[in-house]
Amino acid sequence: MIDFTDELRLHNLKATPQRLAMSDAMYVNGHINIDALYLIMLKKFHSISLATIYKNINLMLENSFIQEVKIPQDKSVYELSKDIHSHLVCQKCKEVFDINLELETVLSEAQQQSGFKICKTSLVFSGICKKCQ
Amino acid sequence: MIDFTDELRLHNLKATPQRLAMSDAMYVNGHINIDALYLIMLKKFHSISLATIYKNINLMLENSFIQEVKIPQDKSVYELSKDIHSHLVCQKCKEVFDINLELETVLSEAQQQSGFKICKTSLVFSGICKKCQ
DNA sequence: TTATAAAGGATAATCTTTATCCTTTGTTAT
DNA sequence: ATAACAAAGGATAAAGATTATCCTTTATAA
Ligand SMILES: [Mn+2]
Ligand SMILES: [Mn+2]
Ligand SMILES: [Zn+2]
Ligand SMILES: [Zn+2]
Repeated sequence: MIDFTDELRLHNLKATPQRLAMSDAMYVNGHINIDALYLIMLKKFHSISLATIYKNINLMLENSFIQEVKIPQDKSVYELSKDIHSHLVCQKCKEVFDINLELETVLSEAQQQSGFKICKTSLVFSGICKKCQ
Repeated sequence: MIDFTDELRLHNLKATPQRLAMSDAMYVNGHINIDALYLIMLKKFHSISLATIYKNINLMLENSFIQEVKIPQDKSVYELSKDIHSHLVCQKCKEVFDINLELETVLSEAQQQSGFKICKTSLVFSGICKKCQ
């Protein structure tokens, strides 16, 4: 059970017990959606308000402590900020995996073709994971 | 003003005036969200119900007549189904652009690393478009 | 034409997310 | 350690988004 007190403060977020537990849940689960997170939090905080979950998710996003990943035909999941990476989502078990891919070639090709100044890449593959096939 | 009657029927969708207008709106605008689509539809159908928009969007998605594109930190947009492609979204003017990119190298690398059977790729770049910079 | 399943409109119901208000608490400075 | 205070939590209302229901209308095929 890692202590996220300093990490939260680095992102200008008070280190409340609720936020520490949310951080831990994301650390343990990797990628988690609002409903699953709420269920986990209820085990530790019998009377936590769903509003607290939403308020903290939004503040953590604004302060870049966490990132949102939009999943095709499913709910968004959230994860602790880390080095830039891409995602794989299994259509069967719904699990989301990280993957590091070399995208510089594709990115510069996209900038060249379009004239865009690109500052963010969101790449999500959908399929069937190793266990599920 | 293209006639989408046959195209709708090919996807097992009755060609109603409302659906033809929705198809046309997506054809003309390229990528459009629910609210913008509703506003456009209201001009042609003074008393169209928002429920009709939702019901048709969902049926069109189920029958693969249209596709949903999830936009980071923004609402989803919808577009007529066409050849597989990637997207660029301008963070300033919010416009969404199509782009064709060679992703086979990245895709096979992802499959190899992860052991996934990948059947869908969703790639969205965010940045500033040519006009806005 | 006619028959009929499906679609549209109106509206209620059901999520989902945010706002409000008051109490509690984490943090900083004594 | 204590006090001060802005910020956070909980309860709940409000607002927003999406879906369900019910009845009328219509697109399609016989
Ligand atoms: Mn991730
Ligand atoms: Mn497109
Ligand atoms: Zn799986
Ligand atoms: Zn722009």
